[in-house]
Amino acid sequence: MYFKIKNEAIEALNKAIEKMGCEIEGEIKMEFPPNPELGDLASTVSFQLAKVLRKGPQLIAPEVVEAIEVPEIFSKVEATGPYVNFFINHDIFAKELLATVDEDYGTLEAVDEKIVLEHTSANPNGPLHIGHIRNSVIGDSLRRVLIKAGYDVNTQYYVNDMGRQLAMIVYGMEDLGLKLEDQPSLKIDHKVGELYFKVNQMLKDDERLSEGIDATIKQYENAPSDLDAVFEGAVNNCLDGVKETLARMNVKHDEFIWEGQFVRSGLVDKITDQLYSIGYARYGNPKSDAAPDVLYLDLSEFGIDKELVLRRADGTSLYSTRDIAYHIYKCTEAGEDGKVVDIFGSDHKLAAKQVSLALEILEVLEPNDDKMEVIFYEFITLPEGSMSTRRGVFISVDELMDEAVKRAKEELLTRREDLDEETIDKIAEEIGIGAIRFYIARLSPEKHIKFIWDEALSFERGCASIQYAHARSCKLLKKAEEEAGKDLSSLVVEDNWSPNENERELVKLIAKFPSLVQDAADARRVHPVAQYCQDLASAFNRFYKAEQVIGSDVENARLILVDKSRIALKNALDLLGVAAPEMM
RNA sequence: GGGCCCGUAGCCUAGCUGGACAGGGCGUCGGACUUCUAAUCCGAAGGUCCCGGGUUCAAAUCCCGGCGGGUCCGCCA
Repeated sequence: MYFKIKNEAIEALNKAIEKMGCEIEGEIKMEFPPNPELGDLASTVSFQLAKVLRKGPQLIAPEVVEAIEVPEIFSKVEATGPYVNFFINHDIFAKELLATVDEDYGTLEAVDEKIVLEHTSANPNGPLHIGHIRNSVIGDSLRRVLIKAGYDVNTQYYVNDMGRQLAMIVYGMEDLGLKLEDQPSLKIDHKVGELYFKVNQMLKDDERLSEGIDATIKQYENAPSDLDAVFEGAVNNCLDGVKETLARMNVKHDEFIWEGQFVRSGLVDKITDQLYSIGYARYGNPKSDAAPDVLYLDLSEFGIDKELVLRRADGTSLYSTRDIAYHIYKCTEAGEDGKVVDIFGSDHKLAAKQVSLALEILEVLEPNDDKMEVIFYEFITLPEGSMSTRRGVFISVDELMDEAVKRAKEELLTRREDLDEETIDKIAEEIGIGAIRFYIARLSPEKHIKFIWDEALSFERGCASIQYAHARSCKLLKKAEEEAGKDLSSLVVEDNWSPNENERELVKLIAKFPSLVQDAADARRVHPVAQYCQDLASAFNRFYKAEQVIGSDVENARLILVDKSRIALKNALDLLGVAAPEMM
């Protein structure tokens, strides 16, 4: 609906410009005026025309208004300074808009473009901690936004089964006598993390152990061997725990791709050979001639002076080598018109650049290709410093969720003495998890986050107030059905309904939702969705407080408005992976 | 040392492809519960948009130079 009126405004502007005998370059853009007194849509064509007509935009705006034929959906068009402001005819607009909102509201037309989205991909050497979860929240929210915007999205978790970390865990179990079942935690991924921590401690005391780890890596890479099952078991153990955590956070992946497969399939050998024969990869040792030869990639002609080592002296591959192979795999999966989108911590910036350059050299990507997109986010750190699985310093996502749900339950118990334990627990879970997802999703990814418990788990005015607005709408609708005997599906807006200020604002926000989906998907940014949720909830609460619904003389119109608000709220929260409870 | 990111009221933050008085939220202060749930609403105070130059009719936004914080520059991932 918003797209429709926007297009009508643009069309009217184009005709007016033509009538004035002018032409402008590019498309006309519409924006939202800062307050309702200035209308509902604004155009900045005057600025564009100013160059052509060579006079001030504030002189041009009235001329445009003079020439324009006002479409029916608008009540008037006015010039304010250099702006051309469109005022919506709310009587017509509100009715038309509400008629377009169904349960699926906001879903855009399917686009013929596949997106392979990789996110989280934490090493299976311990539980997910609150640093990892930023990746998951951004990635999963983006997945939801892209699907809503009509893309065919395939979401992948890249499993680092071949890394040194994993080899350390396997070595610890096979050669150092450590056992998972001896670890104190209850959850399996936590046990893996504890074992990993111990191996690190032992390694610190006796550096000679690293030879054994090297041998373990080599043996696994030269599979098959007896060790394969141990590796797989260790990875799966950890992954089971991680998957449990992700499921509780409402994070979904379509596939788990093990990096080992790219070594086994020969793809890693193939690309290192190619890079060597093309000439960018060479044998030698960039550090010192005396050191043993490695295979390294020289990217100096692309302005990167740091060599990228592709193979260790013992011939084994590195994370980067396998990651190049994985990206080729993803590019193939995405197909010709598809995109590969990665969510990485900003510490991966150089690595990502190196991968994309390697892909250019291999002619998988064109120079400056936009097929591969990387979304970087800055770290979440603790007040005392950064987290580390290796040092055993981190707050796990499991702890965070438990604490969030516990706090939500305490709050709920003071409000709802009437509900049974099971219902309370269910709602507390939805509020607690929602608080975490919202806390992370609302910030733009390039902002550092210093983790403070009370900030992360604030229920006042945070996500809970949005969920509360949704619960209110449900309660009200239920009451209308049960006590007033209303059938929501067959309501018709009263002829005499002319939306007041509160109703207009609510209608306008509901109308914006599809364009929000479009913008968020285009920009690959999810935090505007969080702001939208808050704005919508706020508009709903204001309306709810000020206007009587049941029993008013425009009861049907208001019930419909409540119902459509409910849908918009629910669908917007869903983009963030936040549940919309029907009672709180 | 070099690259990249961030710096907006006491606190968190949006805006950053230049344009209408810099939007929200927390906290503070003052109001509103016999009404469809007050996890709500109404109102108020609070800003050198880090600093200094420059470009422009117009700069939080672009350019240059500083300052402060983060991060990368591993035969780790």
